[in-house]
Amino acid sequence: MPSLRVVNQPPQRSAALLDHVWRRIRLRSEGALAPLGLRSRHVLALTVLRDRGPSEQQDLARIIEMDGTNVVGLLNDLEAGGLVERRRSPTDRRRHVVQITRKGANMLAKAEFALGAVEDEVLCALDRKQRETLYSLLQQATSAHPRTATETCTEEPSPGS
Amino acid sequence: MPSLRVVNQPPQRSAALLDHVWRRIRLRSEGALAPLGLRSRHVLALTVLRDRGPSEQQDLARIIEMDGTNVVGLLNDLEAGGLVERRRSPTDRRRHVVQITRKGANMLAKAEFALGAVEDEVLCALDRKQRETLYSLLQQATSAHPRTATETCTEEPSPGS
DNA sequence: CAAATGATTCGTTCAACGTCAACGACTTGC
DNA sequence: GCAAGTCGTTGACGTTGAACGAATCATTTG
Repeated sequence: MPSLRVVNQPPQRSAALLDHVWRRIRLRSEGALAPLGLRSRHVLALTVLRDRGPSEQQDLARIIEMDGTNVVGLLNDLEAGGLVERRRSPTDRRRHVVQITRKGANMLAKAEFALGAVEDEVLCALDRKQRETLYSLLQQATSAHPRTATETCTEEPSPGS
Repeated sequence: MPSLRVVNQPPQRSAALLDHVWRRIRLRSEGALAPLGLRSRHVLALTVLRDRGPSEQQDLARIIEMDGTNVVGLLNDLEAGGLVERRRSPTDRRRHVVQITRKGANMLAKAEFALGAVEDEVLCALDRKQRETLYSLLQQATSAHPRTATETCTEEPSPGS
């Protein structure tokens, strides 16, 4: 029963390891980002806005899975610094379309540079190629956002063929 | 100058993506672990104790980079549930050696099983092989712990030879 | 014996986050 | 055009996690 040979490996999950790495990064990144006047969630929001392009505010809230009211404050911070722009949607003037500004993109680049030292410290056991692999895996995982908040992932990740 | 050809890619860092994935996992994992009476940090501690074997309490605190006083409460929870054992170190009776119990290992397995559904939801864009790659990368990153809290990583990740 | 160390407990402080309630701007359905 | 619903915004409130300091006890070390 417990031995399905090769197929059945111990179900070790990445969640705990991810939590572990995240803790180590977070402790350091707060300090690294402080000189820029940013927090981790600011960088997260800027990253999403850079990678996805202009997004409606509630889409952004759904993607980063943050409460709408908190997104307001988050965007207030970013907009006060001129890092993002809020415009009204042309199709529905109730909505806001959020867009990263050139200044925001520059700031994000600075933040990523600052985070480089953090990653060098935390991910020191990984060589350059492994870090690129990690980045692309995370990129792929985060880029597949459910269209609705409750939608389960129906895409078959190509194991069939 | 700004173009070093192939070598110089935009310095996109994994930190923000890691933050992103972590948020999505955390929101769901708390709910998934609640029936077991566990929190994320409990699973983290159990994972470290399983992978490293019996560890001194301050080593554990250093590894998960958590304040010593908070580790006390964390271990109190785990010990109250019979998931870990605190014994006095034979060489220095001030120290505690923490060890995961059989019950703790079983509980950790249950927790990992419960987290499987969470990962299926969050990491749905990754196929099985990619998830294994992610796991091994995180494993490798977290297994290389600095011996002291301030020690920088001096190991060359095998690019040299 | 005196000093230092590890674990523990307690209390304080702070940031992040969720929730609820209310409001103005706007859209939609009737 | 009016009523109802939606989106963004603001504010207040409570919860949680976690860092920090101080005090205590047991133990080791000088």
